[in-house]
Amino acid sequence: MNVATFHALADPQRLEIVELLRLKPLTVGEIAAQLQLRQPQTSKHLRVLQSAGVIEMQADANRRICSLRPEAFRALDDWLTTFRQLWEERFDKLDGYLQRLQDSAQPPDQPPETTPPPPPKPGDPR
Amino acid sequence: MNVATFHALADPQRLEIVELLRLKPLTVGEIAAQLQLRQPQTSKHLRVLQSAGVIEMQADANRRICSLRPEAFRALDDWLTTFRQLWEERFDKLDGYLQRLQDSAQPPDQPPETTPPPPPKPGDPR
DNA sequence: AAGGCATATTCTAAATGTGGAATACTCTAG
DNA sequence: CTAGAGTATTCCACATTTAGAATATGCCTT
Repeated sequence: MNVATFHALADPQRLEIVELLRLKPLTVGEIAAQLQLRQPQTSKHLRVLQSAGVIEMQADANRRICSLRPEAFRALDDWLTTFRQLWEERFDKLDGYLQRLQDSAQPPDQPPETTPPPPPKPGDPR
Repeated sequence: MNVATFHALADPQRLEIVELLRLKPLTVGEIAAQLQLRQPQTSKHLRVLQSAGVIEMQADANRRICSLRPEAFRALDDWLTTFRQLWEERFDKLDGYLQRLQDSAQPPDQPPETTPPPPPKPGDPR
């Protein structure tokens, strides 16, 4: 996962910009107006978001239309997936269970069993 | 979505810590050793992660066992969900979610300036 | 070409974040 | 109580970031 993505989103105003663009693409001026930001500041924030690959800007005459880049959010989602077992362990196992069930049309010999043995004590010398 | 979460993850070493803890909870010293960090620096990074709610620390004698907080990642996932339409075709259950989100995302504390997205009106008196 | 609009860049000062080193705190063992 | 391990805090120097103001650049219309 790219740190730049998190850094780009780690600013209140940039986060607002992103959430605003979720609705639809906007020009720099529209973003500045909606969020009550000054134009130069808005441009700077957009540059950071663009460098991080969070948004892209398409030229239209003398304006720039800003829109979100799906890739950035997909990457975030993929990264999050590697943590998903933190809160979906049961579903994860169940999912695998159902997957194999569908695949072979035969229940595996090991039912979905929650196996959460507490962290083993790191030994106790002496 | 909380900016603090993004800020906490917007540092290379903190991101490494988080990805390390994905495997299993570790003590401060173990984290420092694995990532070749100095202990004070590690403590500082952990404090940021804890303040952001990304990790939690459980006291065990004079050591602290650090582990990821599922809530933080679930919140991230929920937030990401509001962008999921960017790259997914189907909006099954997502549809209602987005609807309510848009509905409550704009509190009526704005004067008659709430002109969201309609096309630019050609006629503009004054 | 001139004027006007939309956007980008530069400069500066203030604020914030980071690593290093030294040190303080806390718990356990004896 | 003393020693030591594990962790937290403080102070300082340095780099990065940010807002603001002024200004520059690019594009369209007349």
